[in-house]
Amino acid sequence: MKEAILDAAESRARRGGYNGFSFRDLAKDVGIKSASVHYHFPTKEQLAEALAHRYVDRMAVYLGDPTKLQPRAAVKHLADIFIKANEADDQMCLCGVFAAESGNLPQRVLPEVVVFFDLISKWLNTALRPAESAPKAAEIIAAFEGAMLMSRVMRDPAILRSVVSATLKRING
Amino acid sequence: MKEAILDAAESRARRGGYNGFSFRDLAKDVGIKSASVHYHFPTKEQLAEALAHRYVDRMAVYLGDPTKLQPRAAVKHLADIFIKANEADDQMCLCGVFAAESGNLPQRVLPEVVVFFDLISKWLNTALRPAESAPKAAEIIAAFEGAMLMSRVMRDPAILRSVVSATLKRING
DNA sequence: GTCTATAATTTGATAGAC
DNA sequence: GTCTATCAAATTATAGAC
Repeated sequence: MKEAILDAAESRARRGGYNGFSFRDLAKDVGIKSASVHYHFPTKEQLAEALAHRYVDRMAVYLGDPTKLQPRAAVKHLADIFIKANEADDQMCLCGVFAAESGNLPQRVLPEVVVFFDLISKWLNTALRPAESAPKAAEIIAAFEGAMLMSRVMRDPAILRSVVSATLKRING
Repeated sequence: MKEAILDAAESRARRGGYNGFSFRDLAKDVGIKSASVHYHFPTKEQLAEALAHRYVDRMAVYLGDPTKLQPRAAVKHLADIFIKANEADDQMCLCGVFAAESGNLPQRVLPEVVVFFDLISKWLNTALRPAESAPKAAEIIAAFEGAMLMSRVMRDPAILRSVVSATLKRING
């Protein structure tokens, strides 16, 4: 049930942000009452913290060992998970949404978001084996985050795909 | 006073999103009561609509005639306004934030956000005089939006500057 | 235009029964 | 673990005086 609540929260947060869902929304989604949601997550801040933490963990598992991928394959691997969520469910990256709302996010959530971007940045920089000509990891991640934003609001999946494709062309190997 | 309310709303929205501020917040910011804010903007939806609309208008004026700028100068011109807001006040692009929250935005606001991205896209594509090798406008805008997101949350203005710099290097002329 | 006062609803959260 | 019941606070919004 704890996982089901997080699933519902993630789905809603990735569409409408942290302030875009309530305990009652989640309760309805999973078929219990809001008081029962509080049993699993006493406060909304704790829920969001757990949400971001799980997101980071899942991403770390998905990414895997960066030394086992060629640069282009690594960028493609990262892009694929974003494309999938974007096209299947109109979802942004959870931490991208939280970053957009960062000025109004509870204290304990923000550090998790920072950890997320640190994780991907280091993973990508390892995979890219930083060369003179290679784009920096942050540039690639920024392009993907912005592209998810735009693809969804413009209702045009081609934007994200186009950004991914253009990024891949810039990678050697 | 109407403008002062919009100023306060924009400042708050660009930091914490649409659901991140209340009429009482704005009232305190401008030194009146929340009931008086409702006199100027009957509903929050109308306020947000006016906010996005003003943002689009201001951007159109700022951008000016795209045929009078060389491609690189145009991209730099667009980037400058984002860099300024990002570094001076930790602000995202208003429409970038709204796009991130799009799943929870009132109906009449979303179209304004779409208009914003259409406006910049067309302006940029005109300025770039689309060549075989030129990046598409959407790719550049996406990179900037994502970079603002990351710069702020990572507390590192260098990210946005680095993305802008890398983007400029890809432009001919 | 701004105020006081207040309505109506939503929200995060708690107490206690089962 | 989940429920009913409820609370306190916040939020959007309105009515009517000045």
